[in-house]
Amino acid sequence: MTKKTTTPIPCSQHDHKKCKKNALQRARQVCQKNKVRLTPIREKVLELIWQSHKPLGAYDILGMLSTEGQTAAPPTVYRALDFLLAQGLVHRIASQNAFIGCSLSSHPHVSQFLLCRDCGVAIEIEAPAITDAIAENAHQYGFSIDQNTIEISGLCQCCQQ
Amino acid sequence: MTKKTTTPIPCSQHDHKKCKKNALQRARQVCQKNKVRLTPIREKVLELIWQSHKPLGAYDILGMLSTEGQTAAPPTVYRALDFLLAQGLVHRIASQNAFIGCSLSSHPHVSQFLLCRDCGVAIEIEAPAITDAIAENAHQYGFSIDQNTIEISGLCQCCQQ
DNA sequence: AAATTAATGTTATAATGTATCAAATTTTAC
DNA sequence: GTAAAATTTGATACATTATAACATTAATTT
Repeated sequence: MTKKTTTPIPCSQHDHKKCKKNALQRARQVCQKNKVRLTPIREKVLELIWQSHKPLGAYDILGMLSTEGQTAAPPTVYRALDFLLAQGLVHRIASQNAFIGCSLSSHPHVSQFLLCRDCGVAIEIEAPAITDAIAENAHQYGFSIDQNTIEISGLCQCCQQ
Repeated sequence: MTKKTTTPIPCSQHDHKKCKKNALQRARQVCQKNKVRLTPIREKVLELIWQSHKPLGAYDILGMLSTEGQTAAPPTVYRALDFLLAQGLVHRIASQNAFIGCSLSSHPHVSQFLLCRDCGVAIEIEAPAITDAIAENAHQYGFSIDQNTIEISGLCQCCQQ
């Protein structure tokens, strides 16, 4: 297997302003298509999540919301997150109790995460080989899959040097 | 791919008394080999975890410890869990904030979990096809793996009927 | 415009996990 | 065999993550 980079790795240089803008743009489209409302709070939470490619805790988001003049309580953030999760616009990183913006445009999808322990970046990938191997093994056990939590922790390419 | 059962599925009938006994036996061997102490508290926590194949929360364990006459505080349980995790005798199920006894004898190993949303059972599997697919994809991104969190939620065979 | 539904505000609390320091126990070294 | 060192446990307090419940406001429907 030759080494190749199929998507830009977020810890390397990339135009994050554009990256974020695209994400918000897509969010509007998805919500329009799904006939749900991307309210100011929801959009703001999504924007905060997209400030980086590092998963954010709910209370990190809460803190950012509060320092911006407004006052917010936990349910405000969790409700916005629940909405964004339901629309597939963010994902939960169970191993970190944190949330990350979805960087894949295909909806819905089954994805996996590479989590760098050094820089904290989460790289979302969609690897059919992984999905297929899981489906096949589940089938061997007669297990029917609802949802996958695939979180791979280690060191990203940038942080190995 | 033909359907086969490579290990007994814990939600089906199996001799759990023996299952548990074996686990505790192995734990003693592992600790002896690793030159660490399986103290009464640690063994008791492991035994409680092995009361079933359903992941237990730390506070579930704490409750069970306390009702048995003794009085215990959270650190007691978390310390025992940390120890058992370090020895590879239990695993953490991140998507449930819970802990399950390790049912594989090969140490150390990379395993995956099938989690039934109905009966709650966790089936630990060791699927090279999954591990390999993950390793290969990680390599494509120049990512070096420390640890995997592979949790597959759905319905086990028994609960589909 | 009134009624209905959806979204947000607010307070309180539940659930999960850790820091810290003291006491007891076990192991090591002499 | 005993003192010193290291490990384990006890105990209190607190930090972090998440939800329940109900009131209020805003948006949508009729």
